[in-house]
Amino acid sequence: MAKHDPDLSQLFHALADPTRRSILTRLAEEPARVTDLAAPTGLRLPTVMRHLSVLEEAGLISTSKDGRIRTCAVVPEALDPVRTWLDEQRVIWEARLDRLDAFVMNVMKERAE
Amino acid sequence: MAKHDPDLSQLFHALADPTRRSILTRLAEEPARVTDLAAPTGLRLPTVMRHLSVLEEAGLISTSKDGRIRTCAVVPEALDPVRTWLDEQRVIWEARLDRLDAFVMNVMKERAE
DNA sequence: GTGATAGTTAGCATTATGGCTAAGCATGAT
DNA sequence: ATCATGCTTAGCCATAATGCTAACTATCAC
Repeated sequence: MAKHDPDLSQLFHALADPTRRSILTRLAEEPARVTDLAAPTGLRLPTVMRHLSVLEEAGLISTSKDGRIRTCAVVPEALDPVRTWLDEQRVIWEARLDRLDAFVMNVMKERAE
Repeated sequence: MAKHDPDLSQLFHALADPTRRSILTRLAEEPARVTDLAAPTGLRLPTVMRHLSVLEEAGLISTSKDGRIRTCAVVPEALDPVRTWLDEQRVIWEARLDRLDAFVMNVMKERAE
């Protein structure tokens, strides 16, 4: 009931931080270097590095180093498990709504009798 | 780029815990009492209570007390901001893909000349 | 009223998170 | 060779998160 989607926890956790979400949004526009990502956050480099590694470990971004410059880019399909989970939730919920509907209809029918 | 959606952080954080997700999934089937929610988790009541208040503060569930029994139920529209954020990300990403596409097409056209 | 049941509150221990500084290590430019 | 740049590592601090136990309150059933 918990163990079989460890990455979902990791994903949600990575997304739970506004700084990380803003980095993601920025990277969705175009790949960027670590320093450029750090600038708008007002945070120090090591702090941003940590955010980046959280994002990378969650699979949300990929990075590569060329010379002394590390370039980061989003991994768009990384959000798929999140979407899938949300959709599953919706399906279950709607099934429940349907049952509720049926229940209400039943009650109304009984009342009418 | 961070302050104006505090609930998004709260939502993602609430969803980042497997126990809380399993509670949500269970509640999506049908409303339940605190004790019934606690049972399958193997956790103590106070611990589960804390998870429930995290979920409630994030707006993901609502609870009400009747006599000594507290009943919890999901709030389905609570996930909407999450969906919206995901969709926005996808839009930005796709715009970027389109630009990349245009770029590639351009290069190919130039080569052909 | 006694006792079981359902939840709540208080407080504690452990670990994780998010920020920092200081110092280190490559690489690129001169 | 020297220096600036860009990233990295190590280590510290404060706070928040997750679990627990123990004790307490409020209801319901007899």
